[in-house]
Amino acid sequence: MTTIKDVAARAGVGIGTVSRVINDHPSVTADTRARVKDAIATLDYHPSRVARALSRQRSNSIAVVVPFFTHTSLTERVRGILTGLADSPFELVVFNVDHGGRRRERFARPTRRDLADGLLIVSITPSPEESQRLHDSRIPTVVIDADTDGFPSFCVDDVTGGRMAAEHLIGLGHRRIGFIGDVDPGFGFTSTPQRRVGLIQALAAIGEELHPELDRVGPHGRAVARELALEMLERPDRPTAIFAHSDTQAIGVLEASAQLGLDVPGDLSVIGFDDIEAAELVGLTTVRQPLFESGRLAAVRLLELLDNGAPGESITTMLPLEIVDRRTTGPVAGVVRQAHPTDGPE
Amino acid sequence: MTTIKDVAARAGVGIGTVSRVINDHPSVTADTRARVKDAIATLDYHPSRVARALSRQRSNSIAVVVPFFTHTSLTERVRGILTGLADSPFELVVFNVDHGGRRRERFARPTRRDLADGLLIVSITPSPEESQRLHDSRIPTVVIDADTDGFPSFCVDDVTGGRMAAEHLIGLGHRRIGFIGDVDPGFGFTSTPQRRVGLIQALAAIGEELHPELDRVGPHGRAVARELALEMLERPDRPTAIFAHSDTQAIGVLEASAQLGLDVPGDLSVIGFDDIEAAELVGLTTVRQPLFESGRLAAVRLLELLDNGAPGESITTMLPLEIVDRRTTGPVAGVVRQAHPTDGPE
DNA sequence: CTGAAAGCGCTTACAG
DNA sequence: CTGAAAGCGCTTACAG
Repeated sequence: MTTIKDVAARAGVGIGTVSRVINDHPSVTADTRARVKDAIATLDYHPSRVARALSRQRSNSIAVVVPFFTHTSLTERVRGILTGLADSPFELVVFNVDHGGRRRERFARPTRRDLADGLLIVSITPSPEESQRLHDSRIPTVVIDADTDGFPSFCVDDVTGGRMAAEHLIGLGHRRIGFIGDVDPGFGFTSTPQRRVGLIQALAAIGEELHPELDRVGPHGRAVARELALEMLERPDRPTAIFAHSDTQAIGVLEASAQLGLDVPGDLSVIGFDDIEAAELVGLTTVRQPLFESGRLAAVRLLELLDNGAPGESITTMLPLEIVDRRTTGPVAGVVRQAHPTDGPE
Repeated sequence: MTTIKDVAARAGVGIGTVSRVINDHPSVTADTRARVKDAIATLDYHPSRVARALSRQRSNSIAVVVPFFTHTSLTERVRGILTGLADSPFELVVFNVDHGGRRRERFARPTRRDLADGLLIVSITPSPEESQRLHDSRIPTVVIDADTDGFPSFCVDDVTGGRMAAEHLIGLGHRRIGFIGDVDPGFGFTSTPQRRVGLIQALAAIGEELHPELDRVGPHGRAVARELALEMLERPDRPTAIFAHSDTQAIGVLEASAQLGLDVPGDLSVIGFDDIEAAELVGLTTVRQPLFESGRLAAVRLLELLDNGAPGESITTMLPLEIVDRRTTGPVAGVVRQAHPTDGPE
């Protein structure tokens, strides 16, 4: 392992000088600089990152805290983060928090200033104590997809998203709409309740409501969603449309429909959320949110904070939502689609 | 930032003693140990990882080098890695190598002993020089999904995989089989050529061959595969079956068929490779390889190497391949499926 | 059992 | 411009 000493010896200078040329410090003669660079090249020297980190009190790495296993959509966000960091000198270390039970130590490790210079938190809402700890640590932090006071964040308005999905369905004449959501595994996920609120608002606007028997939640996943949908669709008074909390769950609903011999969108309309790749593959109508962009923007923002050394204003950036109308939603059976959906019936 | 000094002062001991209780060194009185632990608790002290790393010459982190953007399947592998590392003290830092052009510096950074104690290389075949450099660095390394002499690795036999796909098709009576593969973006991917060899072997066994006009490659991705398939399927002498190098590409083929109004599997059989989640969603027949397991096993193996301090025997572990027979393959048109496919025709 | 000291490999005032 | 030295926060022989 060649160190700065070896280089200094070979170039016939002090280690301070070597350090200066490594760090492009201006006050070095062109001549000595050349000699040192030569030594570096022939010895194939690379400075130790940890020694540098200890000395500078900065590690040049940023940590991402992510419940990596829960949703496919998280991967897209991480991809975005990696892209945002691509041209920076920062490494990305990933802290996988795979279940709510690890709560206690969740922010203990990455919060250490020396492990990471900055923190990216994905989809997890810190508890008040955790939030306090994060603030106390003074480590620049950016939050993605979670509602957290006190940190810059990149989110989506889930209430609006829920309303958009509902209005799309209502515009097609649907009145009896089912909802299939997530159960929070302990991360403080808030999207399910919020999207439900949006749905209820939209329903209320036309004098309808979300019937309890059509409002079901379960652990996130395709299989569970399928079971939930099966129960809902086997009822004599089954819904004419289902809004699923995620594309993954919507696909479970599609499977349930197929199993029951229901035609989509003839007998049942289905709308999801996210627009993951699979949504396009199966032609799923969905509410698109910028997954990749959320990661990229957050990374870029964090880089700025790290640059200024600023604590980061607590600004929540709302990312745009968009209906992607594909093949799983259509007019309710027996109803002619309104020319102007907003006119509403009666 | 509270350091070991603060703790020592508060407990009224030397920093050496604090270090000993942190590291569970036996030679500390129960009494002093208690005092120190107390101080640690009240000060909420956490040792600096970088100081420890510098002192111990070990960082407790492992690096994964991965072309993160190319294939969906990579994500599954990273998930497996994270799982394999879950109960270890190691952090995972990801080195994203998104294009072949970054070749030069690809292994320069992670190869630094001080940045990572061990290395996981996913799907990239190092050049001879890179391989040499890796060896010289003496950093324990495990390779996933790449053919690299000199390192333990977890792979799949792509020739066999190609043959399995082909034999599945041949068993259904197909003779005129097309192939759609990847073009290596500079990472040294070898799976396309190898799977093609398997296909050719199986074809040869029945006196057939892979016709050049049915042998197409392009950059990995659904859209490209669709174009390639379109050209192939618009020929008057179109194939009755297509073997795609990956599920993603197979799905592109499916799209091309739909576009042309071809019934699958009535007019065309399609088989993919990998068994990513989307494969199940669209009912794609495919050759399944253990993506998640490859990552998990490699991580566990690396942990063992790190434990022994051993350089790691250069053993290649071949993971099992399996045909997952779903809905996109069927008997060739006009041919009755054989009761015993292996009997073969004539 | 425990403290003082050296050392890990850098960076950065401080002199000169 | 450049060298010697202190310091970053730990670990670990070495004495005692």
